[in-house]
This record gives sequence, C-alpha cells and structure tokens, in this order.
Amino acid sequence: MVQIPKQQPAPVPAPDAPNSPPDSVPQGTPHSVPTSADVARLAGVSRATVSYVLNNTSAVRISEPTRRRVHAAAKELGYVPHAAARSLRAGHSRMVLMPTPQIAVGPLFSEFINELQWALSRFDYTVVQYGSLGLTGEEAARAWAELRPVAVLAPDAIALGARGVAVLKRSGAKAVFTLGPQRADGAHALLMDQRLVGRAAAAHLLAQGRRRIGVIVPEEPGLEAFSQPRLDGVRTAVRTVEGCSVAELPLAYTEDSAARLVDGWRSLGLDGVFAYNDEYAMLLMRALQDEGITVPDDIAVVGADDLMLARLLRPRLSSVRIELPSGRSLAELVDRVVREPGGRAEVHDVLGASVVHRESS
Amino acid sequence: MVQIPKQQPAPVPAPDAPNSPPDSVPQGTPHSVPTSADVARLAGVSRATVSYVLNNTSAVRISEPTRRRVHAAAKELGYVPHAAARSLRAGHSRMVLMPTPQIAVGPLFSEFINELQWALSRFDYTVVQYGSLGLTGEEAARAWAELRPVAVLAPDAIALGARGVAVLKRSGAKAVFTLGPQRADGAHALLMDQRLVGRAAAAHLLAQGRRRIGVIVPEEPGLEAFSQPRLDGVRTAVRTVEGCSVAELPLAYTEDSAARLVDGWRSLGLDGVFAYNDEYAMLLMRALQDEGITVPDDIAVVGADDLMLARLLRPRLSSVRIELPSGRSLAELVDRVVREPGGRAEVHDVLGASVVHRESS
DNA sequence: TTGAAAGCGATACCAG
DNA sequence: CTGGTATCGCTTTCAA
Repeated sequence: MVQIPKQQPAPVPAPDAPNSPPDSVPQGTPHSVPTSADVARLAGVSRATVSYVLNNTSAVRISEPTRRRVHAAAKELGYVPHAAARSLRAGHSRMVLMPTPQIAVGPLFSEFINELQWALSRFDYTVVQYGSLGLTGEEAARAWAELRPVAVLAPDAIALGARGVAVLKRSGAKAVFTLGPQRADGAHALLMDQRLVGRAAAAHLLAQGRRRIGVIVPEEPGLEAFSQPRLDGVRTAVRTVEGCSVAELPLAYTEDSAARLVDGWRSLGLDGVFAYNDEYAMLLMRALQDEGITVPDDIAVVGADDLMLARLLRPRLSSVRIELPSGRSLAELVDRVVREPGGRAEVHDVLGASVVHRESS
Repeated sequence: MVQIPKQQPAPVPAPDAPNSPPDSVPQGTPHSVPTSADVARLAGVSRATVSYVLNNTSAVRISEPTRRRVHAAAKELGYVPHAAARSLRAGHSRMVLMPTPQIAVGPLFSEFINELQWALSRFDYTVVQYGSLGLTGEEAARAWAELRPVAVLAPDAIALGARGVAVLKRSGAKAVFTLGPQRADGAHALLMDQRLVGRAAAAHLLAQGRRRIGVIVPEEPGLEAFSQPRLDGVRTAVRTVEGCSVAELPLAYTEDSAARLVDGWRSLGLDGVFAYNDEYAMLLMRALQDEGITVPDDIAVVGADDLMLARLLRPRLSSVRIELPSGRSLAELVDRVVREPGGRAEVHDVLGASVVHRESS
C-alpha cells in the first residue's frame, strides 16, 4: 500500500502566480463566487436582463449591444450559473440518478451502464451516479430523493422495495426503473432475467447429451442476485428431460477453492458443468486440467458473458452470449416515461441469451 | 440486440391499487411534493420549528410533545428535505464530484474509484459521479461547476487543463484533484505515474538477461494516456544498459490483430516483451503458442495488473503488481484540503509497481 | 419555547 | 426593450 504523508510532501508553486499570496484570483475580484447579480452590476443592467440574455429567451428581445455587454461581463467574471438555484426556481430538474451497484458486477454490465449514460446525456439529461453505500432500501431511497431527480434507474441488487419506490415517486420522480434480475412493485422494470442464461446453458448441455449437470455458484457475497437465478434456470431446463440431475457447486474465486472443488470431482459423477461466467469457467478449467480431467471428453464446460477470454482458452470455451438492448432505445424509453408519467408500471424483458458453441462442450 | 417496443408492451397492474386512477397517491393528499411548510401546517407549528426538530439543532430546545408531532407529521407526509434548497441556503454543499472516465480503464482502477467513493462517504461527503460525455476540458469544467461541488476528483484522461481548474476554483470548489497519469496546473494531483510500471517491467526483463525488448501498445483509443507512459518507462529503464533496444508493437484487442503481429514475429528478433497488461499478455501468449513460439524460452512475457488471470495461464504469467493507496488515506487527504484550501497544489506520487515473478519470464 | 421574516441564486411575470 | 418583484424550499437570526 502506498503511503500518503499527512503533511504537504511536495509543494509545487502554482505556475501562473509564482509569488502571489495563496488562493489569489487572477482577476483580482473580491474572493467570492460571482452571481448573476454581479454580472448585472458589471454590465449595468438588471438581473432579469442577464437571465434573458444568457438563456437566449426567445419571448423577449434584447438589443445587440446589451447582449454583448452581458456576455462580456459574464466572461470576465467567469460566471457559471448555479444549478441548484435554477432547478429550485424551475421546480424540476433533468437529473437522472443511477445509484451505483455496491459490488462490481462484471465488464458487460458496466459497459451497458456506460452506454445508457451516454445515450441519456444525448437526450439532455444530466446523469449522476450516486454511491449510497451501506444504506438499505428505504433509507437509500430517501437519500436519493433529497436530490429530487426526475428519474431514477436503480440496479436492484439493493432491493429498492415498494416502499422505496413510493418514497421516490412522492419526492417528484417521474420515472423509477429497476434494472437487473429483480423488480420492485410500483417501478418500471428493465428486467434482466438471469434464469434465461442458465436455461440456455442447460439446454445446450442437454442437447450435447449431457445428463448430470453441475452449476458453479460463486461464494463471493453480492453475486447471489445473479447466480441464484442462473441456477434456477438450469433446474427449470433440466426438469424437461427425464433422468437428469443438477448439482450446486459453491466456488470462491481463488485457486485454492478451485483445487478443493476439483479434488473430489470424479466422485461427483458429472458430465457437464455451467460455470456461472467465463472467469469462473477459466478458473475451473485450469483446475480440472491440472487434475488430468479432460474437457470436453470427461466433462463439458460452458461459461457466460462471451468475453475475449473464452476464445483464448484451450479448448475454446463455449459461452452464453448475453444481449442487452442498446442504450439509445432505453434512453428513449426513459424519456417517454418521464414525459408521460401517468401509466402503470411496465416490465420489459431486456435480456437475450444464446450459446456460442466452441470446443469445450 | 434486444428490441424495446415503442408502446407499452406489458402493462402490469400496480399491486397496491388494482383499479384506482393512475398515479394516485395512497395518502390522498393533493398531488405535489410535500415541503417543510406542509409538515409545519400538519403539525400545527411554524416552519422554523420543523427545521429545528428535523435537524436536531442543539442551540434550541424544543419540547418533547412538539418534537413528536413534527416527526409524526413528516412521516405521514413522507417528507424528504430538498437538498438543493438546503445547500443554496447554507451557501455550500458537501458534494464531491468524480467525473467518470469516458472509457473503461480496467478493473483495478474501477475498484480503486469505488473504494475511494466509499471512504469519502464515511467522511460524510456526498459522492457523485457525473458523466460529462463528449465535453472538452473547459466546457466540462463549466458543466461540473454548475453543481457547485466542494471538491472535484478528475481522472485526467480528459485533460482538465489549467483553465478548467481555474473555472472550478472560481465556482467555489475548495479542492480540485486530478488522479491519473497526468496532472493539471493549479490542481492537486494524485499522480499515478505509469512510467513506473514500464520501468519495473523493463528492469525485470533486463535482470533476466533479455536485451531486445518489445512493448505492446494497445490500438484502442483512450488508452494512450496509460500506454505511452508505460512505453516511456521501458525506454528509460533500457537506456541504463548498453546494447539494448526497444520495439513498439501496436496491437488491437482482437485475435486477428494478434495473429498478424505474431506472423512476422521471428524477424523482429525480440527476446522479451512487456504486454501493457495481463489481458493483452494473454492474447499475445495465445497467439505465440499457436505459432509454436515458446514462452519463456524463445520470448519472456510480462503483463501488468496481476489479475487472477495471470496465475491461471500456463506458463504462469509474470506481472507488474500495481499498488494504490487506500481509499481511506486519500479521503483524509481530500478532507484536509477541503478544510484548509489555502495551500499550494500538492503532487502525491501514489503508484507503486513491483514485478511478481512467475514462469513466463 | 415558538413564530415572523430575511435571504441564498435564478427565473418569469407584469409594468413601465 | 428593460427593470422591479414574487417565488422556489430551506435555515437562521431576532423578537415575542
């Protein structure tokens, strides 16, 4: 761990003001944040006029010389409008709140979140990720509600709950979405039904003639919301075929844990395994190979997420490719709900799953 | 790509109000967001009293019956204070703004950010990640400044620039930090000097007797801020030894690109390679092995980030372990600067790099 | 112990 | 075309 000294370790002179007193502002103005009143004073007009000019209000026509004076004054002072004051006055904001999930949940989901964020900002929303770390559903909702967002998109790992949804709506949120494997009463849902992932993997293994299926379930806390539905999906698929069995295999993301699991592997009598995702699949395959168990002859292995990783392994890893909707279409959906908030909660099934068959199965 | 229908596809009846008009509030109150005035009215007291009670103001003593009435009223209305109004009145907020980097930059950095976020929230800061997608330095700074954060922690991939820093400070930000491989004039810096990563890798390869060093440079845009300094670091280290050479090897994160690179590999005459990070290292090693080039005999390979991945590869991958300071110590640092904003810009070198020697080198 | 009122910064109405 | 002014929700003196 790199240490940070308590005292200033490496004072670097500010390059633009080598010998001036600390914190002096180049402009030499009184040391406080400029407001629209300051701009008005400097430009010799009223605050109202400043507002008209800076917002390009079309209902009112301001003479060109005045506009220039206002713009010049604003620039000279380095004026930046105060978002809080503005939205207080306006009675609403265009802030979309996306609480960050407390645990990292994989590159696929992160990328999805990023794309959604970008798409929303194209709709002129201000996207804010808020870390409500360590708060439970309703408390968290209250914390979010203080910001008066127009919409909330909650990865529902932290169960938001019907109560939380109610809190947000009462605080003026026009749209509350959960996005993830679960939904909350009263909220719209972008439902990513992880059971489909398990079902696709299991169907594939069954089609390959495998009958005794193992399912890796990560021991890391916070992943249950994903791993349990995936397991359920496998169970559902397997139930459609006679004489099949499903074994739950807990595994931590360490080599030790994998070695332990593989140690008694042959006695499990499995012929196929769904490994939760590609990373756990790699961990497992490595342990299996070190034990002299061959893939896919002794055991078929299927991962999920279809990372580059899967293609690089030998044998190449079969993997469930997960498809999520484009950020753009979701942003449109959110925008529609914000503009017509009346409707009932909609549930959108937004997860597609299909197996990419490679050499490991 | 999963499609989202334009029209409501699966209207689900709100479970708590099967046949009521849409959007009706259970409490039956007029449909608007409750304010402290509403609470005051319902409790039969003044707004001032409400404020005293809900904020536990110690300077004023309120009778117990009154307190209870206020609390009851607030609960009944589902009152949530309005953060913007509050901080407008207070003249300051405890919001720490962390602009999200536009491109995903690896699990290591993400985890670092998460930990920092958590640590800051323990200091009672409200951490907000803001996606200012597609704005350049000064424009972005203005957008951030509108939120009037008390501190800004900017991953400096988007060069904030001295101008941007000035904008933020003038808008009232007490602390402006850049965190990443570069720094900006006027801002404090948590400098993560990526050259150290390259230097460590190169020193290791040299110690192993390797003399003709290749350096993988990702072609993916947005990674230059990391890859170039790592390359520079290698160059610096190599310069200390006679008769050594460094070759820059562009590589996109695809199998095709790796195959192309490896195709003419032998003619490069390299005996050691630093692969930018573990993922590119895996991609490269796979391509090398498919070509019949053995690691480490023909070529020594070193990755970076020391992911689990590295331990699972065969041969096990030597990797540069990167150490970052704890979120807690950084949060303390930020808090100190916020409380004593006068000082000159400090530069903290917060990146440690050391090679974990395994089988690939 | 409680209430009345000023004011944070920006906007929009209504006069002038 | 431009200026006063009320207002958004909340905190905090100052009086009662």
